[in-house]
Amino acid sequence: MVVPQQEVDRRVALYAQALREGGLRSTHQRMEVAREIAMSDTHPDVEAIYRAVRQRVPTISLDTVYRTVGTLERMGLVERVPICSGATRYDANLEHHHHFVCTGCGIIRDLAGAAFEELEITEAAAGFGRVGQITVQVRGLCNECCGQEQHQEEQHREEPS
Amino acid sequence: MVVPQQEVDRRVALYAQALREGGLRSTHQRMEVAREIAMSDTHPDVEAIYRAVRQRVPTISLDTVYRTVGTLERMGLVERVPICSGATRYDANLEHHHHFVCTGCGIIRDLAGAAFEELEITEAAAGFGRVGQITVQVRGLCNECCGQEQHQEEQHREEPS
DNA sequence: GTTACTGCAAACTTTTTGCACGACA
DNA sequence: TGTCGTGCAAAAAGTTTGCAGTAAC
Repeated sequence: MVVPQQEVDRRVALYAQALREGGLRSTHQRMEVAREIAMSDTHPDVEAIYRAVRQRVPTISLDTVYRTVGTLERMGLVERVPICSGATRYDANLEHHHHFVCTGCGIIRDLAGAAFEELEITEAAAGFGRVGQITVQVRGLCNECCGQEQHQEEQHREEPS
Repeated sequence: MVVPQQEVDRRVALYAQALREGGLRSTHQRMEVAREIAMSDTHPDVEAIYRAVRQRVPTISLDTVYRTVGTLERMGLVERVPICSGATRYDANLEHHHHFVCTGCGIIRDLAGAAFEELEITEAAAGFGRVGQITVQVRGLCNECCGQEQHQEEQHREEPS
């Protein structure tokens, strides 16, 4: 939740405009779901968006959230995060960037990505087809999980099995 | 299915050995599932593995395939492919490599990946935690889908709506 | 006033789990 | 022969869809 308020407002205004231009209605529910994704930098899944939005719109249903993220995705206003499995997670950051994925807790952080062109890879890919976007996924253990791991090791030394 | 027979045999032998060393039994079903993943370079999902193995072991059940790929994954013998959504897909190629993902048909091809070190990204990631593997995902339209797109455009010119 | 959108419920897909029988070591 | 693995079935998790009432334009 550290996306600057100004950026959140900019994104929400963009969503409203895009919906209007697409001949769709900018309903209360749609705008709250859109705002929730725009506010978050933790790449929430549909369930997390649902829980958060329900604080403000208690009557919203899970399928409306599904339909709304589907609509936003189809309009190119949010993107899916390419991860291994589990629930689909969404990203409102449309600037070209990369991801740090924690293999422990699954948290995904954005890596502000400069344009990336590893020629060797791009050339190899060109053999398979027309190259679009190139994203880098860095897998590793986040600082929190590293801390927990050390903690457990210390406990292990104190009471060995 | 263009993995060289020699490489397939090497992988299957490795799986059998790893199972034995892990105190697990190398059953008929497990070996056939393992062989199927080893043979394929199209990153099959569980359903595809099931269909293929059933040709040879008609009595195998889908949940055995799930359990087997789970076992192989836990032992580090196969890996999940990091994609956006849909069914989980598996990869027997443990060499460090990258992926070309077609946004049209979803086919995933391996990019024989030289060691990749984009310092800028690695440094940014180091702030989030301990960096493990770095993979690049190239999204684009594969040659087949490019061809179909052109074909459709030509038809459009012939009979415009 | 239309028409699209929402909420409910039910279906569908993918994956996991409990249990009894069968097969591996 | 003992124990692990398999097949069956049912359940769980994630997602989609049909329908009738509701709200946006």
